[in-house]
Amino acid sequence: MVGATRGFSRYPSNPSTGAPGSVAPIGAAAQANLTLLEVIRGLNGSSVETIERGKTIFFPGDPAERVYLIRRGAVRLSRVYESGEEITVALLRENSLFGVLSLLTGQRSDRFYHAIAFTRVEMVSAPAGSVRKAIEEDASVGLLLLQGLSSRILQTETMIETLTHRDMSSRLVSFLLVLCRDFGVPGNSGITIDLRLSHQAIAEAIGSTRVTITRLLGDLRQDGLLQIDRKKITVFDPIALAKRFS
Amino acid sequence: MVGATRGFSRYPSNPSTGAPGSVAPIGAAAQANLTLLEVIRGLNGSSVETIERGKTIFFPGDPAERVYLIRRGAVRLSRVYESGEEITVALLRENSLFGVLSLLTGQRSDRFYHAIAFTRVEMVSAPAGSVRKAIEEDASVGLLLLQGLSSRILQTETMIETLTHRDMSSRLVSFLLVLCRDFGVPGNSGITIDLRLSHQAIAEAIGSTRVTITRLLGDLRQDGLLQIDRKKITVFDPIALAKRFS
DNA sequence: CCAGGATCAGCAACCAACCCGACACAGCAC
DNA sequence: GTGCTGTGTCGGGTTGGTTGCTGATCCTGG
Repeated sequence: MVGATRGFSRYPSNPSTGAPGSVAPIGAAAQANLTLLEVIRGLNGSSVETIERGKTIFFPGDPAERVYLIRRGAVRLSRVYESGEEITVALLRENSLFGVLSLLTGQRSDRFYHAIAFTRVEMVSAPAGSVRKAIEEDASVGLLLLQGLSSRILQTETMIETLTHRDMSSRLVSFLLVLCRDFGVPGNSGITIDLRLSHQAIAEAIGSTRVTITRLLGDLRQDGLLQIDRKKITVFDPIALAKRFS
Repeated sequence: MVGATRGFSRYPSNPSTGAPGSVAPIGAAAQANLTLLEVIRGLNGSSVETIERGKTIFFPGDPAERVYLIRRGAVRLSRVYESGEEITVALLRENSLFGVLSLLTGQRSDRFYHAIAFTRVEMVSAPAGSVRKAIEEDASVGLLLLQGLSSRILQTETMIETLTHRDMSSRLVSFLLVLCRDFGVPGNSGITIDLRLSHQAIAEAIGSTRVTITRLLGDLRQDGLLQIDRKKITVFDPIALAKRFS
C-alpha cells in the first residue's frame, strides 16, 4: 500500500463496467457458453417482450414477482412524489438486470419504483421463483446473476459520485461521461449517446431543472465540446469534456 | 394496475432493507441455518478482523481480491480527488457486503474506492476465488450472496433519491432518515443514529459543505426535531422530520 | 400531406439558497 | 501547556432555482 496520492482520476473509468455485456461466464452453464440472457429465457414462465418507448413496465405498488434483463434499449427507474415531481433513480442499459427486489425474500413485496421504457425495449423476464430454482439446480446461474448485480452496483455508485458534485456544471459533465460509458456509440466525430434525451429528462436524473440544463448544455456546445442533433448528444472528446470539472 | 396516484411516500420505507440482517435463508446451506456470515467465515482463506476507527481497509489501486462482510460497525467507501476533496459513496452498515468488484471477472482488477472503518469494525472476508468455488459447490451460497447484493442495490438507490433533492434542507433530512433506517437504535426519546458524525462527514456524503450542514442542523435542532449529544444525533420523530421536505 | 396540439428549447429578470473565506472558541488528546 | 479537530457565526457574491413567455420541433390523426 503506497501513499494516498496515487492517480485518482475524475473520469469514471471503472474497468469492470466499461463494456456492456462484459460479464465473463464461468461455471457449468457457462461451459455451454450460456449468457445470463439465454439462461433467463430458458426458465419456467419466462417471457420475451418488446415495450414501446414511454410505456410502463411496472408501477410502484405492483407486486414484485419477476426479474428482468434488458436485451435491447434503456429502462428508466424513477420515483414519483405526491407533488407530481419525478426523479430518475437509474437509467439502465442493455444487459442490466432489474426487478431484483423480488429475489430478496420469500415473502411478497411491492415495487416502489416506476419502471418505464426509455427507448423501445426488448427484454426477457422470469418469475423470481424460477430464478431461485435455477440457481439451486445450476450454481453457475447464481454466479452469472451475481456478476450482473455487481456491475449494477458499480454503475449506481458512479451515479452517486456524479450527484455529489456541488456545482451543476460538474454534475452535468460527469453525467454525460456516464452516459457515454453506458450508451455511447463511437462515430467519426466522437461518441454519440444513443438516447433521445430531453433537457427535462437530464434534469430529473441529476437533480436540477430544465432551464439550468438548457443553459449549461448551451455553454458546452458553444465551447465546441459537444453537439446535439435531434436530441442525441455527441461528445467530441470525452477527455476534453472531463477537463470541464470545476 | 391502477392509476398513477397511489400512495407514494417520501419517507424511505423499503420493506426489504428495513431491518439489518433480514436476509432470509433459503436452500441447502440454509437448511443448516447458515447465514452469509457463517458461510464466508467457513471458506478457504477466510479471516475475521477487527479494524479500528479511521483505519483503511483497502486503498484505491489495491488489487481487488477479497469479498468483505461487515459483522459489526460501519464502513465508508469514498473517492479521493486530486484536489484533496473527498466524497462518500456509501456508508455501509452491519451485514453489508462490499468488495464485490472482485467477483466480477476472472481477471485482475483494482479497487477504485477507498474503504475506511467509520467506526470500529468487525468483519469477515474471503478470497474471491473461494467464494466462487463455494457458490459452485453449494448453490444456496449464491442465493445468499445475491440477496446481500440486492439489498445493497436498494440501499444505494435510496441514497440516489436523497441526492437528487434540489435544496440542501431536503437532502439533509432525507439523509438523516436513511441513517435512521440503517444505523438507528430506538430509545425512549426517539431514534439515535449510532455513528459519531461530524458535520464535515455529513457534508461529504450529501455533496454540501460543513458550514451549510452546521446551519441546517442548527435549524432542525431549534425546531425541536432532533438533538445532538457528543456527535450522536437523535431524531425525536422520523415522521415529523419527514414533513420537513420542502 | 397537412393541420393542430403537445412537447421541447431558448431566453430574461428576479431572488434566495448556499458556497466561500475568515475567524473565534470549545472540547479533547498528548 | 500546545496542538488538533470540530462547531458556531457573519457577510459578500454567485450559482442556480423560479416564473413566464416565445418560437421550434415533433407527433398524430385526418
